Amino acid sequence: MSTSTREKIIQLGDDLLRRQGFNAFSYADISKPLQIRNAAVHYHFPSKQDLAFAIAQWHKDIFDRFSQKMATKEPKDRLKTFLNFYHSIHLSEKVDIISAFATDWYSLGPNIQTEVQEFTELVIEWLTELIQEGMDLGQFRETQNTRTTALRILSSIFASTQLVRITSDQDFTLVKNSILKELLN
Amino acid sequence: MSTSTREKIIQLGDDLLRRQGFNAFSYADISKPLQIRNAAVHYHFPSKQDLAFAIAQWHKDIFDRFSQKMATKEPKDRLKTFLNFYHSIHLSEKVDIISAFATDWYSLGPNIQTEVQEFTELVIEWLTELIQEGMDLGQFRETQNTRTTALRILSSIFASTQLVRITSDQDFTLVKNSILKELLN
DNA sequence: TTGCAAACTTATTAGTAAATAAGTAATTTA
DNA sequence: TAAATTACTTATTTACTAATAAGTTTGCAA
Repeated sequence: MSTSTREKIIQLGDDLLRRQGFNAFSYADISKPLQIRNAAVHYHFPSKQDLAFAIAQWHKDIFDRFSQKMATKEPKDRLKTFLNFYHSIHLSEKVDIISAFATDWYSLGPNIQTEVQEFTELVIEWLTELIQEGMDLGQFRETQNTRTTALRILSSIFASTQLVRITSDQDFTLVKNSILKELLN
Repeated sequence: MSTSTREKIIQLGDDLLRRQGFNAFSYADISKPLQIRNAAVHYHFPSKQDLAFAIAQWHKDIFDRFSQKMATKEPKDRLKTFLNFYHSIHLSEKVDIISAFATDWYSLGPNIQTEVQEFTELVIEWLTELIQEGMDLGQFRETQNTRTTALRILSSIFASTQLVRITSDQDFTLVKNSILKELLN
């Protein structure tokens, strides 16, 4: 299965968005590595906003597939997979997609903002349910508000992918282990 | 005491950096509101990197004064003031300065990166000491690793200032209260 | 009062940005 | 096999970017 040009543009765009930020990359940064002309990128995504929208949708799709694949696993393992996923992100000098969009929030059109909001709520709800399930099964320590717990886990790993740029990888590991330790019985 | 043009540029630059990101604002965005010419900004800060460096230094100074003023207060109150400070940030649609710099990390020259690293370490150490002191005084619950606790608090509020752009102000309040509740005896 | 430095302005440049129009080749469809 | 659609290319435009050179005003110091 060969990857289409459209798909390649989305993947490279996502990479640049999360490594440098929405306003820090140009169409040339996409066309050059793919060895196509600038206008070819515009053919697939007339405006940069269109590209951003496609990237947001792409992540929604990926997360859908991820959560379906994880559905059968037990909460503890689901959480570990989730945390490891974010650990791998920052090793490639990127931040997570939600932080990336949040950063450039006021550069984004309303349709993209809505898409990102829906995606974010999806992730928060997924985490909230995961925590509730883990508590019901006695795998996780009881917490008052599961959404708050979910938010704090999300916040921690999101910020960590950014903070390790400044401090060190070791700090990310500290945080990750602390989340697990605090939650697990 | 009237504010100098140099100071005004730094303050407006800081505002733009944290609201839109380093690559999303231009010298025109600074010169226009201040009703000066573009070149006047270049007079004070020849390059955009010079401006970013000045903003980093400015925050270091502010934090120095903040921590000196807080030195006499007890840990619990110091923490509350700290959290409220960050709560006020996101109400003005900005993110904290460390997250802002982290986002545009690869657009920054090495001298700025060093400055930001020093500033970040300063804040982490300040928080770590605060937690240790609070534990010693019996005001805070005992935790294994004070640096980890500091990192998690920092991560939570940093990410929250970004996340609330996407979700809601209510989510920030949830996180803030959760931090206090978790730590306080 | 003269001179000189600080704090600007006007004017310009070289480079890059997103975006679009018009043309072309290859593939698909009717 | 003719026509239309897809996936591009070349060429160009408009607008903005950071940055600099050269000139001007203003206030202070010798």
